[in-house]
Formats: sequence, structure tokens, C-alpha cells
Amino acid sequence: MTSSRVTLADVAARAGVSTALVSVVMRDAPGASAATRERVREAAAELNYQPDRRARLLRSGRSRLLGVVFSVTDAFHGDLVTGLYNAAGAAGYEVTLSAVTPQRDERAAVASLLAERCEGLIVLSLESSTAELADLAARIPLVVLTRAVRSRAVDVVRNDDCGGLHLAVDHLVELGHRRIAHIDGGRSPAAAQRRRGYGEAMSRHGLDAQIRVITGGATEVEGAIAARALLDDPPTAVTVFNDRSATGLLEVARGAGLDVPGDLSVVGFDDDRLARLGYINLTTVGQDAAAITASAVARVADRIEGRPVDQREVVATPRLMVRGTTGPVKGLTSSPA
Amino acid sequence: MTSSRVTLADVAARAGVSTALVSVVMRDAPGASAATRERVREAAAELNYQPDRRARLLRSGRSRLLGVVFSVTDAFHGDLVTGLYNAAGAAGYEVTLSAVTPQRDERAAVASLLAERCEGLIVLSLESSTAELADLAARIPLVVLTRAVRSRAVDVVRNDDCGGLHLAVDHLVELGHRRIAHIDGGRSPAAAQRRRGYGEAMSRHGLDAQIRVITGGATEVEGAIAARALLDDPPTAVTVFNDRSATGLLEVARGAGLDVPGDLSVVGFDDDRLARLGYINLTTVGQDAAAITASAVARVADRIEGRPVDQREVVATPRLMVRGTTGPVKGLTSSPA
DNA sequence: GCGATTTTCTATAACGTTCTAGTCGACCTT
DNA sequence: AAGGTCGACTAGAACGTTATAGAAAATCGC
Repeated sequence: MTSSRVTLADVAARAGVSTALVSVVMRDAPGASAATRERVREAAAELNYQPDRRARLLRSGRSRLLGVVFSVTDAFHGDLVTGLYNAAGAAGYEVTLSAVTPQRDERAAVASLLAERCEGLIVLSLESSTAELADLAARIPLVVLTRAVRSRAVDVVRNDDCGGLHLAVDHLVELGHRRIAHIDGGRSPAAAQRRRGYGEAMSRHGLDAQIRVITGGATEVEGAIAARALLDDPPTAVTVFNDRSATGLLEVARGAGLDVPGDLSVVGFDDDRLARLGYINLTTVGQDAAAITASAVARVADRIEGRPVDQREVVATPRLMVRGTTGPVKGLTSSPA
Repeated sequence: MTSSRVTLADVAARAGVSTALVSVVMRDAPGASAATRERVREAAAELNYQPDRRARLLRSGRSRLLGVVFSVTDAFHGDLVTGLYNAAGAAGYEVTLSAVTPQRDERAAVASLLAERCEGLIVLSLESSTAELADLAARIPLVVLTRAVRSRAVDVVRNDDCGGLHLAVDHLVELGHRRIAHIDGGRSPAAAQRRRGYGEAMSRHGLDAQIRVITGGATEVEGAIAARALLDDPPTAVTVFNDRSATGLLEVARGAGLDVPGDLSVVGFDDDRLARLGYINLTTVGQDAAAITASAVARVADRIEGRPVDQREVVATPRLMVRGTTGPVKGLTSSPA
């Protein structure tokens, strides 16, 4: 059977009830007996009925649709999109994606979502200027992710990058490390925060003299390059801007005969899929995409439903994921701080 | 200002005409004088009118909407999505994305697109069984990308993986290489094709005795592991399953003091973003995402518009992107540098 | 000028759903 | 047993658009 167009009316006819009642059953709304509910469900299944979202949304003024702008080139956006689907589903919203590509800029992505009459927007990408974002926020509930925005008019949900490095350094110090270097993320937006966190935490432990920041980047290759620079005078531990970079560093360090974590402890940042693989098994600061995306959805839902919002910026707390690349300093028994 | 809801009726009232006429003007359909056309346009602009896509599509049976199922974890899918946006736009179709995530399987992604009443589906992901795909193809125009499907009932657009390795081996042989190894992609679906292509091409050049396939995988780490296995008895050239794996191999080879391409030439596969970076500058077989996606859109449009289709399977021709990791075989000169 | 066309426009009926305002019984309460 | 409340159900009107048919006005052929 070519299920050309199965409508409510077809299901209603088959079940011997009105279309309105079928609608009630499909929406799990109150107002139908268990018996007919069952009968309607059965009829719908037999006809392979699928509700037409357009008609549904057209009629009920609300669309319960969240537009998400993301970039296809950024791997971590994948994790965030994953979390957004989950969070939105739990909050009773649907998600429509609109991708930013080299040929399709953020403006186009946003425009497409507006034409679909989304009720709110969650923007992951980084192109737009602060002014554009503020403008957009005035027209529709908007949350910006993974990026600080210098405007009090825009809601932002971001990770506590600075605090994440405190966690990493604390962990290493507790293991007895004192010579701890940091490989930074270059011009990347979060890099400054993480560099700052490293410096603060080292100071807090009275290790100002040991502070050593090496230029790195966000990719495996940049991590590898930084690792080479490190090998002349290796520290006992290193915190790295992100997991990709840490992976490159691991490759080089192990290739040079260093034992990890025996000779060198390594802490990454992001907890991306790779970090969890057995071969890498990287200790890392987890961005907790689930928490970030849950906050983002909660915030945009607050705006949509007109609830008062106390603060513009939500900062998510990162978690340290201790795995196999960190261990006590060699030749040292655990010592109190 | 909250631009609540501006409808056709509002524009019609302002311009002093009927809604039907406004509709005609907005669609650039024949049946309105130039004068009123101008007047209506002006009214629409003043009210900042935006047509409601849902209502429009609901009424006119056609939606001109293409659903795309992709996976957030696969980097190459990003390039394909990019191409699909371009191709669909050129063909007069819109694109809606539906992501496959660890918590959202292909079935759910497809269901969501069906509810949006897409006219056709392009599926990039790899979970579904052949039977499921054949089933789906019976209900809606469907094209499967980047994967062979053992069913004559499903349209497929895929890369000529086998031919890609012919290109790679030909290139290396032309540079004088004879000892050429292949690092394969493990269980990955395209791996078998590429392995076969390698073997065929080696045979064609009379190099059966030199055939050497090493178990690898699709990631940097697996490439690195394979590289170690290679170092005991290095060939002069190697073809690698994909660029990520090749990157891992490069890291290890260079770390072990091998000069690339002086001591070892390396050819990857995919031409992903990383391969183009200066530091890596990898010679690789380009998948030509643009061509693949253009074919996919053309094919699904053919099905939607009922045009006859000659063959189920479209095989795209790959291109060799010669960059810095391949060069002529060196004599016995050892060179620093 | 008068019918026959063509052009410009309008009224009205869809599209598939949800919402509002009911109808009709069955079950209480006195 | 009469009135009232509740639950299950339905008819019909929306939502914002496009398609269809036809009315009004302009154009044409002679």
C-alpha cells in the first residue's frame, strides 16, 4: 500500500469515531476512555498513520519548536546537538537544525529558522557580531552557547573554563606534581580563560615559579608540535587546552619513550569521544554537554513562556574525569599538601 | 517591537485588495497588474510580512522539502551536508536536517522527517539494515549515500572507493615506488572496496609480490598503531584508509625520524579539512563531496518528479589531490632537513 | 456597438490539524 | 425522581495559506 496521505479522518473512519477524538488520543490528552483509546491506536497503527506536523503547528498557535544553529565543521557541536535533542525532548520541545557551512553563513541559517516559525533559537556558532546577536535577541528568545557575549541583552550558557583548569591542577598537585606545564589553545576563544585558570591555580598552590605556558592550538598536530618543544626539559605533568591537542601530545611523548603516566601525567579538556577510547584513556575535564544543553533549553523555555530570568549568563560547572593518563609522581609516595 | 503575526489578510487590508491577490503577488504568479503588484509589495514590506511556510506547504500539496539524515559523530558528513545545502538550493528545494546521535537512532531521525512531510529523503548514516532501507524506499523517494546497499530497490550514490586506490597506487608507481603497503580501515564499510582497489592496482603493475596489507582503522590512533607495525620494515610508500588514520601514521613516522616524503610517501583518502592544513599537507584521494551531493539531489528530484531513472547506483569518480607527502623514491641518500 | 475574448480581481472552498462549545448519557445527591 | 455534576464524545469553526471558479472590467474583432 502506498501510504499516500493518511489523515486523521481516515483513522477516525476506520475506528468509527470523530476526528476530534482521534486528535485527543494522538496527543495523549484527557477526554477519551481507555477502550476507545486502544481502538484508535490500533486503527492508526494499521493505517500507518503519521500526524502532519505542519497542520498541527498551524492550528495550535504554539509550535514548540526550537531552532538550533550549529557548525558542521566543529566536532564538539555534535555532542552539543546530541544533548539539545535530549533536553528539548524532555522539556516537550522539538528541535530543527540549521547548519552553518562554508557557503551558508549564520545569517542564512537564522533566517531559515525564522521562516519555520520557531519559538526560540539556540545558536552554537561563532560568526555573528555582538550587535547582530543583540538585535536577534530583541526579536525572538535566544540563547548563545559556548561563547561569551559582551552584551547584557543576550542570554549565554557557557562552561566554566577557568574553574576546569583549577580542577585539573588541583588533581595533579594532589598526586604530588609540582612541575606542571600548560599547553594553551592559541587564539581560540576559550583559551584565555583556561590559561588564566591554570595560572590562578598554580599561584594558589604557591607554584608561581613553576608556571610554564607553551603555545599550542586546538588540533592534534598543534599538540604534537607543542610536545616536541616540551621534550627538551619535560615537566612531570601537563594540562592541555583540549583533548585533540592532548592526543597529539600523547602520541609524541610515547613515541619518544616517555611512560604516561609514569614519567608524564597528562590532563585534557572536553571529554570528547576520543578521550574515552581504551587506547587513549585520557584524564580530562568534562565539558558536560548534557548539563550545558539542559541549561540552554531551560533558559530558552523560560523566555518563551515568559518566566522571569534572574541572570543573563549561566556558567556550567565542569567535572574532572580521572582516567589513565594521570598518576603519582615517580619515586614519591603520596604526601599531604 | 514584538511583530506578533502578520498574515496575508493584514497585507490585503492595507493594500485594499483580496488575500488571494496578495498570494498571487507573493508567489510571483501570473494574474496581477504591475500597478497592484507594486502596491501589494509595498504594503508587505511596510508590515514586515513573512509568509508562513507551514500554512503554505499545508495547502499546496508539494513541500519541496528534502530531509537529510546524518550523523553528528562523522566529520565527513559535515562536508556532505554542506554540499547538500548547495545542491538542493540550486535545484529549488529546501533542506531539513535530522541528526543521528547516540541517543537518537536512525529510525527516530527518519520518523521526524516523515512527520514534516518531506518529499524525499537523503540518508547518510549507516545503521539501518538493507531491509529497512528497502521498506522506506517503497514509501518515499530515497537516496542512500556513502554506502553500498545490497538491494536493487534502493537508489545509492557512492564514491568509487576502488578506483580511488587505483589512482593512489598509479601515482606512487609513477614516482618510482614498488614497495607500497596499504593500511586498511578494518570493519568500516568502505574498507573492503579500498583494500580491493589496492590489490587490483598492485597486480596491474605486476607488483603482486609486494602486496602488504596492515590492519588499521578509521582514527588517528589506529593509524599510529599501524605505523609502529610498519617501522620494523618500512616500505617506500603507503596508502592509508583515510586521512585521519594517515595523520596518526605521519605523526609516528616523523617522530621516528623518517623523512616524509623522502623516506616514505603517504597517500590518504577523503581530502578532509585536516589534510589541507599546511603542517600536514597530505596527498590524498578526494571524495568530491560536491559531485556526490549534486548527484544525490538530482536523483531524489528525479524520483519526486516521476522522471524515469536509468540505474539505481551512481558511482562518483574520485580525484587525486597531490600535495606534499608524496615524492620520488630516493636512492640510499640519508638526509637530515 | 455588441458579442467574444482576455485580463484583473474576488469569494469561497480546501489542506489536516486543534480548539470551543456543545450533546448525550450515566452517576450522584437530596 | 428531579436536578446537578461528571465523563465521553462530536460538530463545526478556526489557523494562514493556495486553488478554483466565477464576476467585473478592459480589450478586441468586425
